[in-house]
Amino acid sequence: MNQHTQYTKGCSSCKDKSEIFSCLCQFELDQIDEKRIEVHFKAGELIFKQGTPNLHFLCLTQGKVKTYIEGYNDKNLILSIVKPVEYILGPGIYADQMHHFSAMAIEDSVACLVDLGTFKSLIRNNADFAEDFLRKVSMQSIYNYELFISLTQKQMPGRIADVLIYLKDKVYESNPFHTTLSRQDLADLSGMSKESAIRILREFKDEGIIQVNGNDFEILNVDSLVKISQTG
Amino acid sequence: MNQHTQYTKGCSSCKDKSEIFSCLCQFELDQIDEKRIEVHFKAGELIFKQGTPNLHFLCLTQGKVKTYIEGYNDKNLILSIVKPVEYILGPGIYADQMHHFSAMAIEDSVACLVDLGTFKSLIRNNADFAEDFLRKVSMQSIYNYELFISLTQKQMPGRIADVLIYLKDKVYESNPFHTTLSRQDLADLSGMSKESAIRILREFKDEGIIQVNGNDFEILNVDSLVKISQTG
DNA sequence: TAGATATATTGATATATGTCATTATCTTTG
DNA sequence: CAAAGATAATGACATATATCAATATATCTA
Repeated sequence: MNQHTQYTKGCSSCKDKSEIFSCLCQFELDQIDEKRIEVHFKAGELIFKQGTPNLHFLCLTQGKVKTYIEGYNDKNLILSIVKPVEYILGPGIYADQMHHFSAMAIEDSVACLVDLGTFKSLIRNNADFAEDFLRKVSMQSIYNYELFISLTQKQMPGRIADVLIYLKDKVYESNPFHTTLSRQDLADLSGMSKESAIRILREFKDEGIIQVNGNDFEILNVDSLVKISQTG
Repeated sequence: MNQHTQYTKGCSSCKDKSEIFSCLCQFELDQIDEKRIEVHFKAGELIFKQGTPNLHFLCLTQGKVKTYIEGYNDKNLILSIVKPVEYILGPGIYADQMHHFSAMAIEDSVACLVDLGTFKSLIRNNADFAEDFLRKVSMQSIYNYELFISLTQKQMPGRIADVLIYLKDKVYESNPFHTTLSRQDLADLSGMSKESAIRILREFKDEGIIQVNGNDFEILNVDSLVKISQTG
């Protein structure tokens, strides 16, 4: 069986794991199931690229994905790290049908591609689903505002602190955590050069705030990190 | 008559000026009209403040308003300049019912405050309106991505160029344009200190790219400004 | 396993940008 | 109109951050 079109369970099983389908009835889930393609991505593989047509609504069921804006001079800005079960849905869907950021697997991942028409018709016909979606978009928007402040008003230690807290609380949800993100990725999350990111990590390490060993991180002094985040 | 509760025409007249009500029928417009309070703000007056409860959906019918995030150390980041007829609607509505940015009139302005319940029920019951709203939120989101890149990857000349182009094309829609924004506001739009903003403006002036006289701006060489915007 | 390639680390240096102090200009107000 | 207050402009200086170059370490591959 071709691994790129390998079908597993249905959307019902994802419903148990994720809240994003909670307000869909069995009929609606079947609708999605019907037009669904399951795709496997290896770590490092591009899932979709900024500037290309946005034809699917994408749902991540396994692995982790970074979404990032490709800016100038080959510099990227990572917007978020997505984990299962969460959808990856850009603003292009309701605007110009284009991708406005790129998505890349940072671990071996599995995603379901669903026809956009199905998604849009669900939004139109199920007010609960639409409201849930608006809630999700809103949360994302609030997070973006925090990101704005972090990136434009904090200096490097504050930004790295924010990234470490984000990884601990939102991405890996554990304290000693292992990441597959490179140092360049950490820099792209905090809007600085990789050399600067490395330097700040070393400072935190020297001050006993964190423990770093390759890609294994442990935050030893959370309070201190929160303080650094707040004082910029 | 108290100027703070002075009622004029109905929403129908706004419908003619703005696309945001285009998919509402007369009955729905009447629904809004019924729960609508028209408020006048003088230039410089705060319309709502970040951190306070978000209880209304606000529609600007006259004047201009800046929306801005209040960050650390009394530094603000201006998100957008809103002009009539456009609504000002934060993500708090579908999240925590809080304002996540502040809004201040930068010209004498008139805004309609509408009950949020009415707005939400329109979203639930009129799929076209919901889709239109999603379109609007999406456009905002796309603009935010551009803002991210401008603020985090461009240096000062590129950021000031972006602001000038934004004011010319999106806010005042004319080339010699007069603004009521202060130099501090221009700095808050481009994420830098007001001294730096002033310096860059002077450089542009010395290079013959713009003409500045107090708050009167004219972009003499648009191509040059676009180039500066793109090269960072 | 060795060589090759990518990634991480460190130091030296250049530069973009913020801060502070001072003066100039505009705006308000009694 | 003059005084006072706000806003704008400029220069000198400090510093955060990027860049470049060199080395170290890890990872892949033949």
